[in-house]
Amino acid sequence: MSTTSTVEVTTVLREHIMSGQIHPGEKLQQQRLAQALGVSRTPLRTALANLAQEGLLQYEPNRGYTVRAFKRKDIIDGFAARAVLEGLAAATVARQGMSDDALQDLASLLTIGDTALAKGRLDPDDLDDYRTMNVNFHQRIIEEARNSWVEELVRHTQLIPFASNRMIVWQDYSIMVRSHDDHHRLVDAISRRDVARADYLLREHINFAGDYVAKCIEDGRITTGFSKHRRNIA
Amino acid sequence: MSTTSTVEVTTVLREHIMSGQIHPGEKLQQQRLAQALGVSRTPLRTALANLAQEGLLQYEPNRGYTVRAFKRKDIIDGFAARAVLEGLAAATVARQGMSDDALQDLASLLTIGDTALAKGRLDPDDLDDYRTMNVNFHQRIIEEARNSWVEELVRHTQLIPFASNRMIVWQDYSIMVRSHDDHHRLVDAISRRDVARADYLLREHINFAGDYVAKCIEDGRITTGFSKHRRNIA
DNA sequence: TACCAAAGGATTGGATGCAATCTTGAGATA
DNA sequence: TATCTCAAGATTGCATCCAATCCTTTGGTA
Repeated sequence: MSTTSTVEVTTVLREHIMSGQIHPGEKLQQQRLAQALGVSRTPLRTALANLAQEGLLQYEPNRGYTVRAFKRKDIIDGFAARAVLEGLAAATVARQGMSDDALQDLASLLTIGDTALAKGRLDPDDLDDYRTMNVNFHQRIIEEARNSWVEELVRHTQLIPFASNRMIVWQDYSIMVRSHDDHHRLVDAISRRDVARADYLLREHINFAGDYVAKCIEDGRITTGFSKHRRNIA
Repeated sequence: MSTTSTVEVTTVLREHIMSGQIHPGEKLQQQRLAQALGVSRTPLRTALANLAQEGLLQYEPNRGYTVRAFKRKDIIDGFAARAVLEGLAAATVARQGMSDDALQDLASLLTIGDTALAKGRLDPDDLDDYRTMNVNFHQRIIEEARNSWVEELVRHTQLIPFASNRMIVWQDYSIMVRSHDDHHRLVDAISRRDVARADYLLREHINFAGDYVAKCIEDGRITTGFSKHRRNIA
């Protein structure tokens, strides 16, 4: 396993920012951070530059890097962009037709979701399974579309602390059931090569998720780093 | 005007890559490049990291940076992604309603286009005006949507050598007339708050541009750096 | 001939020192 | 008191040096 300390530092820092261990708005001092991470300033500076380019940090020449504080609107807007991009992916897959591999993968992901929801109520033990399934489901469709830009751009929209697929989790059983039903319908639509329905099913699916997250922010169940409470995910 | 040599080097290198002065696939040697640019390897390496993050360079640990060679499909896919994103922007503006400023700006951009096309034939002297107008027109609509992600993601899709709005130019008068007619219809649709038509007018507008560029690549009028001829824009 | 191994040079990655810029705070002035 | 000035400390940016990794080439072996 050959890697460089720059990429390790980049990964670690990204994780710290995404999880909120480093707070939005915080200034990152190179000397201090480098020492804390056990490297010199050189690889750290490269990592900072990378994360700034990813949009997680803000950079001002001669003044250094600060953690970007996403506003509520940034998060909503991210979902809107993701919705049309993933809609494009679904439409593309429907038009091209799915490979057998993809169909099989999606079918087994659907089953995992069905199983997690089978109890008729929300069991916290099943949440991790469901969330992982959800991430993989969306990822699998994007991969199958084989549009490198959609892949890249969607990954980019996921780089928002507390708003990525990996962090967000439904907190209401009935919403999860409906959401997973969307997954079933989506696979059906794609299988039938129904481009239009595949497109709008996935767009609606993600737009609704955006509305839900917006509501959570409103209620204070999620904070973006700027609201007064300064709490993380409830 | 305070800036750092890192950002200057980044800008210069980006320009060199976008314009094809540095060829796709080419390996970038740090020592040599730094000397050529008159800086040390430190700011150069930061610039290289930035450009790699932007997608213009490919990086392999311990092996350095090479200029990314976009394949034909990458370019087509870029237009597909841009189409849905700009469609979202147009739809958003139509839904929100345009500010007076925006309406005025767009109207005067339309006039510039009308003027450039008024001769009834294609005058090379007017091409620059038209191209600039076209870039500003699209940019203005995106700005007016005020969705930071769309802005950012579209900028990203434009970072393809020879395929950005700034480089591409129609070479057929009748196509330009039709394309500019799209602009007129788009402003009309947005003014009437017709979300659906604004959306699909801009999508079609860009998808067609993508088809056109694809055809140009096919004909060898544009090369992506991988085709045998290794020519630039004709 | 084809393949493998090791040594030497070449290239990239990281640490350190110094210069340039910014920030802070004490003192002066209105 | 509020504001401005400027100097000292702090922080970032850049150049250089050394270490780690890669690449090439030469020689050997099956």
